[in-house]
Amino acid sequence: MVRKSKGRQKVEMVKMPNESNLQVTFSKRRSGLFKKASELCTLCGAEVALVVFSPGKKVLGELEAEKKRGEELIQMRKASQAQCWWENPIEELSLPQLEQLKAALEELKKNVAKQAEKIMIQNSGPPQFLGASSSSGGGINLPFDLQSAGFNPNMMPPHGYNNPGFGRGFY
Amino acid sequence: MVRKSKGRQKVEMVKMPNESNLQVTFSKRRSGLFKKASELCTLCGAEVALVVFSPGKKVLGELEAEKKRGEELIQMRKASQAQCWWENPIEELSLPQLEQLKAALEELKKNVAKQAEKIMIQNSGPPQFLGASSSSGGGINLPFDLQSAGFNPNMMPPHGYNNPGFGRGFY
DNA sequence: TTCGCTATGATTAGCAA
DNA sequence: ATTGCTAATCATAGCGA
Repeated sequence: MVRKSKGRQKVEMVKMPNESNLQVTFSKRRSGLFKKASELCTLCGAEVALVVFSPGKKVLGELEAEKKRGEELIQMRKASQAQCWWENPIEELSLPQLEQLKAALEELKKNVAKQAEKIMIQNSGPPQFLGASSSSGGGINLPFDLQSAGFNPNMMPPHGYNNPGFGRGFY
Repeated sequence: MVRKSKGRQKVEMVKMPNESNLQVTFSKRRSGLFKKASELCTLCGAEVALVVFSPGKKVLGELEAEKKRGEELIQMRKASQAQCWWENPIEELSLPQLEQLKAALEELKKNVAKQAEKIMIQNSGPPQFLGASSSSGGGINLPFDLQSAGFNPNMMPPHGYNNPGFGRGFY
């Protein structure tokens, strides 16, 4: 009778050189690992969280999505920075940028002057009751301003809080 | 020669009844699990995250802190809710609460009237240039209002983004 | 890729210290 | 709580399909 297999052989604890062997071993050992984790849960009532990512170059869906998202955000940040070039120090602006900025400032000056003129005209007209419309517009949920009525609500500032929530079991 | 041990015996996959056995088994199997996870990393280049919580009633430091924090927040929410009783439906308020609310509303009415009077007095006085102070106060970083100057900055809304960052290795 | 097989290496239950 | 021992069970490398 011919020996079909030499049976399990010892393996050196280094990264496996053979790629296809590595894939098979990964698959088998991963399931073994999850089984062990599950058993630890059941036998001992421990709480275990386990995440395993495939070794291949082809990252898992979720991770890939995360990375993509990260790159998107970097792009967005760059774009928004490019659109806000005028926030940079004056010395770093190019000549066309400086010219554009100068034109914008002149336009702004005109607008400010116009607005001032408008307000002066309003003030010289017949007096109106502005208090009601301007002050009652502040609250949304409350029809009245409790602070000004002597209350001290002392509201809690919003406080971020995340519960990671490791459930019993393994993932 | 006397047998010192019956050797390894099969165990049922249910929670171990004997507490001290359970502790020993937990300790041994946990180290085994970590070893397996480590080996999966080394052999296959996989990325593994592993967290194990002790089964005992005495929770680990971090978890305990989290729970404490959670309870604190609940307390705080309760307290703030108690301080905002006037936000509850009218039918749910007690008599003293209703009386306090009535007094507060009367006080508020007086304040509103006073404020209206004040504004009317201002408007009837000598005209002042209010445009500069009111319109230039809008920006903090920008000394001028680019929107009104014809620019379209199109700023990105702030967008929360968390990178969990699973590192290579096991924990 | 995943499956079953089998011989063998690795893990661990039960004790004792 | 952790360590060492022993014998038995369990996990899996290597192979073939």
